[in-house]
Amino acid sequence: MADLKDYTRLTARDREILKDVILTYILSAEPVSSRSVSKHGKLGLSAASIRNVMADLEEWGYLMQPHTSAGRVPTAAAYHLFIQSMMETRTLPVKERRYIQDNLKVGSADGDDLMETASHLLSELSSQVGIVVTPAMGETVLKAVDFVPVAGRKVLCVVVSSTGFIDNKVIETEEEIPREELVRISNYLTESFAGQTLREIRERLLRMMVEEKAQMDRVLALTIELARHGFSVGESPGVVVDGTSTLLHKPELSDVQRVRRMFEAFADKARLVKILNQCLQGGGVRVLIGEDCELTSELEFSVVATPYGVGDRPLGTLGIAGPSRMDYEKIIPLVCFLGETLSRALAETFSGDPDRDRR
Amino acid sequence: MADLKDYTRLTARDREILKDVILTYILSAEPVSSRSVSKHGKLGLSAASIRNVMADLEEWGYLMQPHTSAGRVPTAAAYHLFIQSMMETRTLPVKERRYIQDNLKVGSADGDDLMETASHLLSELSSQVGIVVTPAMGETVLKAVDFVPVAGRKVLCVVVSSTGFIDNKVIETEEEIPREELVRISNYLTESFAGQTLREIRERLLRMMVEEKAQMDRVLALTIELARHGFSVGESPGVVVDGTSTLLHKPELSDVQRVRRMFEAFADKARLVKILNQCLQGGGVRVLIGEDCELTSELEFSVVATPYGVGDRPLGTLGIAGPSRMDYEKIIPLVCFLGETLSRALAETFSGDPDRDRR
DNA sequence: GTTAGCACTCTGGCGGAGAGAGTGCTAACC
DNA sequence: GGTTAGCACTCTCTCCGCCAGAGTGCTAAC
Repeated sequence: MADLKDYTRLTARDREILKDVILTYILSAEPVSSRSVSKHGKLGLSAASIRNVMADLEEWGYLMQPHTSAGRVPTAAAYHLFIQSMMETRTLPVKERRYIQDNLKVGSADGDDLMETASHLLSELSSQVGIVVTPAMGETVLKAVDFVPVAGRKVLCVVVSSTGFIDNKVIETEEEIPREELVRISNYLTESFAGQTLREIRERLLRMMVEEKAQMDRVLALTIELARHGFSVGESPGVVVDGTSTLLHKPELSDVQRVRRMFEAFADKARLVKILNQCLQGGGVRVLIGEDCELTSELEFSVVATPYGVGDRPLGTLGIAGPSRMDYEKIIPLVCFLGETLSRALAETFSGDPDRDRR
Repeated sequence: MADLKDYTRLTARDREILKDVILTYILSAEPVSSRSVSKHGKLGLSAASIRNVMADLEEWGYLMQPHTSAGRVPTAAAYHLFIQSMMETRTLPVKERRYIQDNLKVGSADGDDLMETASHLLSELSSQVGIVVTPAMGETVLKAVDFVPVAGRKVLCVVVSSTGFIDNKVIETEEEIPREELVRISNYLTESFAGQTLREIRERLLRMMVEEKAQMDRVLALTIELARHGFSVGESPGVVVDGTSTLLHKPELSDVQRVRRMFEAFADKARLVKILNQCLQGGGVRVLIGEDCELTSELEFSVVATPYGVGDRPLGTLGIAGPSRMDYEKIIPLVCFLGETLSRALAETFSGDPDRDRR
């Protein structure tokens, strides 16, 4: 394959034909012939002329043939070009916007519910695999903490973040602590630490322990013990994957071998996080296609992802993954809108949000 | 196919040969020939003699041929017979017992963690799909309840069951309730209702509301409002499925069509619950093979399941599912042991359990 | 610059041949 | 009478050649 031709040097006709090939291929999943472009395209050229152009486009790296005498298939470069400068960025239909907003209502949902709903919406509306990278709990901002005695020395610790994430954790204390004392400790910790991230809190506690070691009374020692355990939650972000079974309907995955590699890829959460988080910087929707990264090229896959967060504080990424042949014109606005909606939902969750309608 | 021959009328040799066919088939996934039985079996008969017996076994409904001139494959009836009276019920190797016990330790895990771990263990140790039907929250026994103010009129309600299940729920109250009052209400509800199932509590609250409607003061009204919302949790049981991707390695699922039907079946949680709960009554391990039920016969599948619970109170079922050709000798003890271990873990969770070692 | 025409190439389906596996039956053997 | 060797038969699977169909590339004419 020759070097990629600078796309600005493509003539209007070249672009028109390339676009047609891409759109047709996205629909049909089969190599596109010159004849079909000639028939169905708008520029009334014969198949032979189209062929000339298509041969050029192949030479320039935008198309390829599975074999001689087959039609042509877009390359990753073609998709990139398409997305960057040929696509009509339709906005998402009102119906789908509504649907998303109705489902991502804050209501009585906690953060994890929202994550799952978002992942499911992504998958459902794109017919691809939906992926949401959830925030590492340690990076979330504390809203409230609460300790509940459950049995003997066991205490349930509930940590609530301002974005609606709730973490439960059972800890076992040195001695049995009476209920009233736990209440006092809960109040104290909530009042002192609300508004800071769990990581910051952990660090502050550590410093406190060192500095005040000498003059710590029993209650303070207890408090610190509880807090240390309670706040030591998930360093690493989680991943919510939904709709892997949509893959089984795609014609490009008709042999079990590929399906298997695919499923294995989606099971490797750590790797998914890494890839999705490439999209964290910069904001806006990013698209990885084929050769852009190790995983996607191995599997001939694409990833469309965008960060979400509260204010200018990024919390995670969400997006979809699937065979490179996907309806970018629809999916990009979808991912974009979902990112915005989820961000808004998280911001509202426990902000008091007085203007929300009563149910 | 003739009627199933009463299995007690099979001669020792018939049984020996049938057993050999089953064991070989479980290993190889390929129709078993008379020759291989003759060679590898212990009773030193020629292939021709074996053939005679195998023809009988086919006539009686224990074997079948995919086509003439293929070897033979066990039927569901054969598996049943095998399980019922030919299998050596090995106990689970100590190593695996240990592994299960180590992973199902109560420690700081809550009920849902245990469910997930159990499902994963089932899948991992059997190389089949692991399934756990979790208790409907309404059927669990209350250990403690706690309300935490999070923002404005929003209150987080935490319900803890004695078996370690924790349910979080955000509710929006009519008016803002001060923290101290929430604490008092939490204490009151925990003291009055601990030890009863959530369903019972809901019913009692309803009665209280009707009876005392007239003379209810503000606090009691608040309490009841909170309790009603807080205790109105999941009527229906959930399902935790793990290891569906192991299916992709099975030779019987080499075409995507079947894989798809399979995945669709495992996605239909309601149906799974229904099937698994057929195993609820009676206790002990139950095995459904092929024609035993609609789903398994459609997919040529088997289900090995057992109930778990605390005391004589069943809480749910757990088990594995996979192609009928599976290593029952190993899987049945596995499911059995996991049921026992999970039951024990749930019983210990918040019982105070003073004899457990410190971590 | 465009296009009709044609030779060329590659795929996919179909059918026949042949090997291989396994059976069922029969006749001989112990 | 049970057991087994031998053999014919059947069915699958694979390989191969053939052919139609689809699509291309090239050339020559418009």
